[in-house]
Amino acid sequence: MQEAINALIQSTLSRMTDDGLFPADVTLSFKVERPREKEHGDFATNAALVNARHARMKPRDLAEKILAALPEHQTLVDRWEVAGPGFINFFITKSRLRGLVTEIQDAGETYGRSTIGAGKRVQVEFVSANPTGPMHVGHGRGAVLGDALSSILTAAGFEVEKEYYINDAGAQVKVLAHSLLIRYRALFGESVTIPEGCYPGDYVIELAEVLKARDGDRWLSLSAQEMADPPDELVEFSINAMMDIIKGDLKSIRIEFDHFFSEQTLHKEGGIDQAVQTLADRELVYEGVLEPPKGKKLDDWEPRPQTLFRASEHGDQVDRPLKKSDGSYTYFAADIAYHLNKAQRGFDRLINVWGADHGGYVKRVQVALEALTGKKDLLDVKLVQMVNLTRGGEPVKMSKRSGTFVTLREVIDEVGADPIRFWFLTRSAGSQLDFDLQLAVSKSNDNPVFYVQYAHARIHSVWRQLKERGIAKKWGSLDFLELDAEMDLIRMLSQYPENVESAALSGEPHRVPFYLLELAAAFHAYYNGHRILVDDDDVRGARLALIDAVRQVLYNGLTLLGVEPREEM
RNA sequence: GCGCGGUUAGCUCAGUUGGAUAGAGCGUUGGCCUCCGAAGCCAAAGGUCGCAGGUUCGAAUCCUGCACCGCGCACCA
Repeated sequence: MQEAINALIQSTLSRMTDDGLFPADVTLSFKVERPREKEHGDFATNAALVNARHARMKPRDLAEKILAALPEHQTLVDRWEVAGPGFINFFITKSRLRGLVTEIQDAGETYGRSTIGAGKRVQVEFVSANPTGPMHVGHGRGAVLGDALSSILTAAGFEVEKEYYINDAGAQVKVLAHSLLIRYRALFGESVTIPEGCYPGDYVIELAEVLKARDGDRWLSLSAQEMADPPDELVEFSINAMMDIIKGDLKSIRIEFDHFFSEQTLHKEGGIDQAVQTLADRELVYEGVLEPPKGKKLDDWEPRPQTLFRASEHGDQVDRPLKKSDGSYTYFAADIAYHLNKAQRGFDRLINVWGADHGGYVKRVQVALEALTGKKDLLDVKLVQMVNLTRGGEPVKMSKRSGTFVTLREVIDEVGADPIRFWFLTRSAGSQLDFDLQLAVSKSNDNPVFYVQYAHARIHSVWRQLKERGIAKKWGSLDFLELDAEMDLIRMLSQYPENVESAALSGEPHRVPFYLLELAAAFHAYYNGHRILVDDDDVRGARLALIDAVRQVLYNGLTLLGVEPREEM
């Protein structure tokens, strides 16, 4: 509908240009949008406002002229008018609106999908939590966001690959293996103390149990020295066992990845050497000493000669180290290599979902990637702000299981995946998020996921009612949809594809849950005000078709978000 | 000190990329079940869109400055 009106105005304007109303050399811009106020029609254009100066007329006068020049279009537009400072409002015919119900029913699960992505390849990297502990709630937000964004992009016609980057190279994974070995000894009855720097969480015991079950007492003879610097086999084991836990956490919140990428492979296969060499070839690498940051107190600062990347020449604040003073690569060097690797895999676009605490990292990676590939804006980073977890308003911080933050698993066990997913997605990534455990399980309007699921369940309840009464579930002629409330509901339905599309293009999944809340509200209002199962076969048949279309859109939207479209509450 | 994010109703948050009288939920007040699920609906009250300038037909939205809150700021990951 929107496209049709767009085309209508476009052709009218160009005809007016031919008639000499506008100078031939100016391009006439305008927008067709949905007015906020219902009284302003289904669509409105600002064509007269924007182009008034080209015609050297007052906006309203130009609007009248455009209106007069618009062709008859009675199947689509019922009436149009000039309003306000010079808007032209369009009112869609009832018959066109009714037709949408059938369109939705015919499209089924494909309603809301589009081809706007044109098959472009997008990689979304998210979670990428270190394999040294279970996922905590903060990871969960990024996880849900990345997952929903991927689904939305897919629905919009992009070809999406979801990837998890495993930081499995560095000292931290040795520490994990060390921690595991200590718990391992404890399993054999030894009394142990957990050394400073090791991971204290209870999950390490789970890992140790897996090792014991596999290898028995095989590792008991390791010396303290060997435990602190465990053999590769044990480090590998620790990482894999930890990743199994993380994958389990992800699964419990309905997330699966297409690909896991190991940082180790970059070290082993020379990817980092290559990336750094490429930068060096472009004369962006030098040996130097960084200045201490201003305004931040650093007691133990000492100048150190390092291999540096000239990030500051490309808009970063300072140059960034590629190698530590002992000559080994920094995490940053590996990350450059990783992103170069992504670029070489031929993606048209890269999206990273990162926690806000990594915000200071964005620029340097973008700068490095641009230096390596020559492509600007290849990498888009979505920063997800912090999650404040509360229970009944009181802050919840500690977890026995992880030793630090509350784990995602604990929260899922307590409230379930649906409330978490929906709640996390109903906030824009840029704002901090409060999540209350008590609220998440409440079955009321406080808890938006129930509100939407309830609307969906209510429709299924009508189906059940049909069965009970022995009435056939048959759609009737839509001509019997007459009420304003019914037209309003159809208008809501018509907006679903636009919302998916704009969520995809803007990278803002929260638009979809907000839309679903509005649709659910429109449905609840209709349902409360009007009976579906009336005696009149015609009216009943039409209304059944209407709510079936509503059901379909609720189903599609919830599924898109990874939230279960429940048929009963 | 610098960078990023935020500031909209008592609270939690949207605001269609610059449009018309700024919205929703909760909370408050008052209504609606002999009838398909009241886990719902209807109505009312509630606003200096952090502050001050600027850009233009038009600003919560864009620009500049300021204030406050969060995150980050040399070898960690």
